[in-house]
Amino acid sequence: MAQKPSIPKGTRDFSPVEMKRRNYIFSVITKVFKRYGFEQIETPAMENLSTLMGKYGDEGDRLIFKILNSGDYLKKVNDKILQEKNSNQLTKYICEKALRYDLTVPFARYVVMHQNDITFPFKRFQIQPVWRADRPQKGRYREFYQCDADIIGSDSLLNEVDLIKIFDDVLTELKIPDYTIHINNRKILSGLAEVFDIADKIIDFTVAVDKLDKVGNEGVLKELAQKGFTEKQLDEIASFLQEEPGLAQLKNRLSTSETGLKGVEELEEVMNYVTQIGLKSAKLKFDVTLARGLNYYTGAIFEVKVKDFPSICGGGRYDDLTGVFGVKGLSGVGISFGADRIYDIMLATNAFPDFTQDQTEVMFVNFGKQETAYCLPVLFALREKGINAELYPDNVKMKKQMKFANEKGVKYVVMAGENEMKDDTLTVKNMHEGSQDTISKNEFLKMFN
RNA sequence: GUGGAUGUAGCUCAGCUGGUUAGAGCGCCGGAUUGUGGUUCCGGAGGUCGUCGGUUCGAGCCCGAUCUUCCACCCCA
Repeated sequence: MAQKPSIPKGTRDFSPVEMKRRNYIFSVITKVFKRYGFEQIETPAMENLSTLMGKYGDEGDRLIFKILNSGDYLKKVNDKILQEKNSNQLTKYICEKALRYDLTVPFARYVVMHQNDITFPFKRFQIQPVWRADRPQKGRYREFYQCDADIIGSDSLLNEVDLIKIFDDVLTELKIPDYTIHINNRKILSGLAEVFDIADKIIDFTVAVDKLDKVGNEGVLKELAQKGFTEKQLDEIASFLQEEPGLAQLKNRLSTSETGLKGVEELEEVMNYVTQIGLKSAKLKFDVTLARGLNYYTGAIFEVKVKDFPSICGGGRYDDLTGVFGVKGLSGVGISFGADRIYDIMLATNAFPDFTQDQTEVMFVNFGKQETAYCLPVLFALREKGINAELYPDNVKMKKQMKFANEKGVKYVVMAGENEMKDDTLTVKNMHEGSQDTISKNEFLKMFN
């Protein structure tokens, strides 16, 4: 019984045109990463579930794709747990592996496992798919590629500067229109939490503030009120939101917080460097409301936004990512490009170049055995010259062969039948112009010097 | 995970208050043109109406479940 095939929700096939465009994005990113001294690694699609759990918050845990154990996976589970039908409890017993959720945590695991082979500071890049059991929407997939660059084992703020310049270089070359790099520092947010006396509720605070541009001041205050913030705290936060503080005002407000001032100082240093170097097309904007969900960030945080699209890049500094795996005191900072969302923007704005050079440039029409023997040396001579060329594999109607060439975007169609063989020539048709000429094999080959 | 919309030919969509054989444009295939594509003309194929079940004399249309895609929330690249 034939069944209609399908693919899982939120996943996609990539056809030849799409692959050309995707590879173009990857190649630009790869080139720039290398230019800044990053080296590539890959890690397995699956990690031990225990490596991933608890690193992304409760919400993140829910979105991890778990892999069912092979074999009789229920055998080892004790009856009591089975009876309870508690899925969260049960997964521990029936899933020991999971698909990677991002590239940063696997990288931390990699660093710990290979610490003796790595010379620090270690700059690695990684371009691989990640999987999230999210509900798909436009620009939101369950399988998508991240392109990460991280520096681990260096506190220097010069790394932040490099990463900002990488955003600028890549997104300029990809012709992403009108994007802004938002930058903040987690220490500033911690400082504010100290000043507002809400240090224990910093996550609630940052999550709410992050939505400011979406829900406005009232929305943020409403959410905070629901989370149990006191009147006094709400009043202070309200007055803070009113003034849309720049760095100078922030310094005042944070004067009692050592951490907060450190954050401002770091941010100023990074921004001063960037101003000195200059940016090609990026706009760099300090944004106190930028929080980002991932709770392991401790210093700078970045996010690249394009109007009317979901964010295309993210990143930040984490002081102790490897700590949970037993290696303390390694600070890292990294960024991530969301290739699929970049793709969507480039498609919507016609930013892709032509990929005609990837196409077959010359196609030989197949007229039969003898004619094939006559054409083959020329075909392979072309390939030796690096020209993409092919011979139509079957001796079918010319119309069909021409149509094939036309649809594939072939530039030259070569015809060699009885007459050409007799005169030792080739008839070459330029498909773009519709013109054709009969010339010698040598003359033809010279066209490609 | 919560709430809402959606699904008819390969694609974009028509399809009356439920009533014979479900339509169009584009695409595809064939012919006009057995050595010439893209234009033109003529002809043709292609549909379990997402899937399963229910109501009805009768369901593409009504009801339920399920899946897909999309939107909002959550979260994020």
